[in-house]
Amino acid sequence: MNIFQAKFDPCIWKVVASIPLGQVMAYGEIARAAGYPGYSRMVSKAMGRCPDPLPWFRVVRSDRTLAFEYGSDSYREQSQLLKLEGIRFEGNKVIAASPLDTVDKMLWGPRD
DNA sequence: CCCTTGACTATCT
DNA sequence: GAGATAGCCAAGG
Repeated sequence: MNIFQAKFDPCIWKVVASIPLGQVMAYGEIARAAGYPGYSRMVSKAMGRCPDPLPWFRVVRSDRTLAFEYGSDSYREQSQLLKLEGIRFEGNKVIAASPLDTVDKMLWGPRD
């Protein structure tokens, strides 16, 4: 087994599992929260290998778009799961607060 | 050892 | 705001 991912992967999965329902986190944010700033691409690898019932669908890009190709099976699956969490979409971008964001951002919405 | 590849990001046009 | 570019870092050929 690779030494790196033996330590890295569980650390990343732990952070992903801690993402509150209805919220999302970017790869870079997760890497930073796990103590590996700059390892966004390694996070993506760790995600592709997660066998656990992890809320992987709460992981999006830093610009809030989904990492999968638009229209692909994985894309539709993820967007579906996110909608079940009450998360709305703005075109291809999700509208959800990051756990690191302030409450102010959560209060923002199309509804007045 | 060199080059390519990724569920990525920040920056510039 | 969309596309191109350059960093990023480990893994694999």
